[in-house]
Amino acid sequence: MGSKKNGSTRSALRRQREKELRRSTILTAAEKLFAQKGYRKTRIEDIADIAEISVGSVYGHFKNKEDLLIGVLDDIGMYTRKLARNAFMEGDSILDGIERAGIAFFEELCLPYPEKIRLLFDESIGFSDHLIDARRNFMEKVTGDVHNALMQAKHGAGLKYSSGLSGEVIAVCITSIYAGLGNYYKFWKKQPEDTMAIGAEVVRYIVGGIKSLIVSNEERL
Amino acid sequence: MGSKKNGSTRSALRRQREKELRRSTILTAAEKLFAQKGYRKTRIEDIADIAEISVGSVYGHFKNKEDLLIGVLDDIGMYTRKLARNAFMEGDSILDGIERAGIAFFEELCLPYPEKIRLLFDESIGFSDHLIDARRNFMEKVTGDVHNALMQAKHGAGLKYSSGLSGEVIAVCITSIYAGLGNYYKFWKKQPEDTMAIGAEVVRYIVGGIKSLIVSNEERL
Amino acid sequence: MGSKKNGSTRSALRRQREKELRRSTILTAAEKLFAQKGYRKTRIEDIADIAEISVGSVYGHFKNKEDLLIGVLDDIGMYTRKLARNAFMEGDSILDGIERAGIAFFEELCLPYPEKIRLLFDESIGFSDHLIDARRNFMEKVTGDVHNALMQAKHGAGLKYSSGLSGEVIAVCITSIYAGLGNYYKFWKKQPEDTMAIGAEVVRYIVGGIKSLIVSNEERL
Amino acid sequence: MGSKKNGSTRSALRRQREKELRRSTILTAAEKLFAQKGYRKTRIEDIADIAEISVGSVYGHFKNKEDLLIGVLDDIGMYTRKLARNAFMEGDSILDGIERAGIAFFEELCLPYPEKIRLLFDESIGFSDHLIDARRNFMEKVTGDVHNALMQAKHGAGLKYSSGLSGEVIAVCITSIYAGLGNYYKFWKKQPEDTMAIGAEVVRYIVGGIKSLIVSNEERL
DNA sequence: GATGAATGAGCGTTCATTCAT
DNA sequence: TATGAATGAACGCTCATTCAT
Repeated sequence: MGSKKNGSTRSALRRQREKELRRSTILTAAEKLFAQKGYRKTRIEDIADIAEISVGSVYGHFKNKEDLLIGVLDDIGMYTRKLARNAFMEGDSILDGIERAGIAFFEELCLPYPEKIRLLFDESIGFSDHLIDARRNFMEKVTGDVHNALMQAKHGAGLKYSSGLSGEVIAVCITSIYAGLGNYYKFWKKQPEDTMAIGAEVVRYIVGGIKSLIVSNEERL
Repeated sequence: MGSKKNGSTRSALRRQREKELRRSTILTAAEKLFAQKGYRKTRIEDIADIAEISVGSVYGHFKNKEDLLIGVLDDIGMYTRKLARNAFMEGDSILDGIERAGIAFFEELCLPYPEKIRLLFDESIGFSDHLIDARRNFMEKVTGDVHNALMQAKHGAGLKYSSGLSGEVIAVCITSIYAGLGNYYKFWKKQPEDTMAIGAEVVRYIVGGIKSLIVSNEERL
Repeated sequence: MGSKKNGSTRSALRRQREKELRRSTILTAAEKLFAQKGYRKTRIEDIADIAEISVGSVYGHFKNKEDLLIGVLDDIGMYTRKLARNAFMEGDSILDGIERAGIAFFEELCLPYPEKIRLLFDESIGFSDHLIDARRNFMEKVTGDVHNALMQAKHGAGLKYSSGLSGEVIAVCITSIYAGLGNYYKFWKKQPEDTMAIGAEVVRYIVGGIKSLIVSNEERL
Repeated sequence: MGSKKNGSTRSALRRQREKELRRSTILTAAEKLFAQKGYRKTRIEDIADIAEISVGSVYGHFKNKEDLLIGVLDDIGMYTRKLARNAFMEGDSILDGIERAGIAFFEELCLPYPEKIRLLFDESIGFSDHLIDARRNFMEKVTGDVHNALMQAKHGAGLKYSSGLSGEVIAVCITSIYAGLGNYYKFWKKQPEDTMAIGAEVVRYIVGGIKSLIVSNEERL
């Protein structure tokens, strides 16, 4: 336990921290460019430039370009789920929670960073199994999130799917709608007040769809 | 009206016909490959091979690769709208028509050619204004289709949007859901009976969402 | 058999001829550079420069860099065997023919183009099976050449190997010695008269070795 | 002669020993990989991994990659010469000694470590003067070894070259043949008994060649 | 001296587009 | 108009070497 050992432990920790930081800097740069120009048009050199490191360094942290995309997708997916979960927890009822989650998703992701959403869906076509796995993984987790949200006996209101497939269908519909929103948002170029109204309408649509596929145990949601 | 002129008119017509045929052959080949391997991974040479013409010939019919994609999108869009329109016309009521349109869309496009749908949405990111226009054009027409379907006083049932944005929102939600279905369908790998059940659930979701955004003039849809 | 058909046949022939010519130009450039700088240090761009074509064109004629090396090796191998065969045919006896072949090989290949020899042996290590096959193919043919030369009952002098392996051993020894000569020639930097003397000594060595492994049917070679 | 000085001398010695050991560990790792994958395909990182040190440390012991190759060649050369010398010493006559040396070389080097031989010849093309010097140095020493072996009046049997160049020619032929054997051995894939027979044939070939270039003072070798 | 992350020049290969025939 | 060989810019990835710790 001499100062030497402490020192090396400390420097190892610092190294570790710096490595994590570097990795996250690269991911941020990649996310920005992938969203801006699309995966295929983004060059590793550009990512390195923005991250203010060398091309070789990128490859010290990520196996290859696709690995970078997977990292970006994982990050976005994690952030997205956390956002929705937090909003959901604040709801008074299940459907109120879902509404809040939808609104949060729309206002805190689709509006400020529409491209992030697109990345989760558009850019992962035609790639390796790893990438498909990353995407499937995200979808399964979201499906699980939605399922848990609907099924938990929160505030005494239990729900039931109208069929065994409804959970998946609802999850896919919700994510697809938001993906679509992310895609089209740039075409709308609406005034801010319209944007908010669109968000509200979309959430109503989503909740309306959900209601069609679930039945309340107590006939009251 | 000498034989000469007649002859040249005829041959001009024949040439015209052949040119159209050639163009359509190229488009079919491009559509197949774009759907199969994605736009960026498809090489002009491959398209030429399948169309059984030369690379140079492709450029005789289309300005560049992107122009080919626009042509493909236009074709798919036209086919899609026709499919939905025909199904819709057979419905007894507006919502019944929408349901039929959705089912037709799912069963006649998403199931047999899931990749075509993807093309309409996934592959058009990060391109020129022309391509964005093609896509916007498709979306606007679909929006119009949905609007017309809902608004027409067919069988005496007039509907009203709950807001001025509902038409667009509904159109975006529907197309997005089907795009999402196209994307994820391959991950499901379900049994055929499940597939059909999924289609039915999705349509219920869609119709449920629509109901949330419209009000009947006569309180009966 | 109109002029048109003749024309297209002719132009097809010309195209064919030009293509062959182009291929051979590329091979010549590649051979020069591979010999000069070694396979790995030679860049496709340099080959294209010397051949006065574009980089892409190289890939129109050869699948990849290794394919180019295989082509070069095949050419050199073919030339080498022809050279030795012709010299051998002029000999009065088998061993005289072998001596002539050795001298021709040394004077017409090792001296003017020592690097060509090296290419056959040195640069093919650590590559794909295709390349190894090309090399094995060359060795087997040379083994066959030597075998045929020794075994043919030319001028009534039949020979017999002292063992079933002698044919291969002799072929490997001869090719190895010449490969070694090619390798070391640049270190010698001898006067021309020495060079010739070295060639003669080497041939004596080779023939002496062969004599040790064969027995004459008539005790006279 | 205080304990301090002794101590520092001892520790200096220990450090010296450790340094040599480290250097030799690196060389062993490099030799293994160079032989296995070829010089150019071997990465410094791989060598460091096998030697269980860091990349930077390799550069503490060797100026650069080529310097490593030179070190490896020197080691192999030294080992090879020692091997041949020891075997030669056990012979009853000069040519018997040469035969023994050849057999030892074949059985103790070519068979167990064919790649080492290749390194001496194949991988040193297209490099700096230092490398060429290392190789020339090896060749000159082997030439000297052969010369000494043939010329020494061992057991009363003096020999004479048939020309002033014979010594070099013989040395080059012998080393070339063994280099060739190393190269081709993997293509033969013979049974062990064939392998031994090949070794014996090759030695006969070598000795036969030598006999052609030397004359006995007493007409008896 | 030892470490190992960072560097960046370098290269093989692809493919949309052009153009001589 | 059709052809298909030629073009060359573009980019992903490697790895010998350096250097701050």
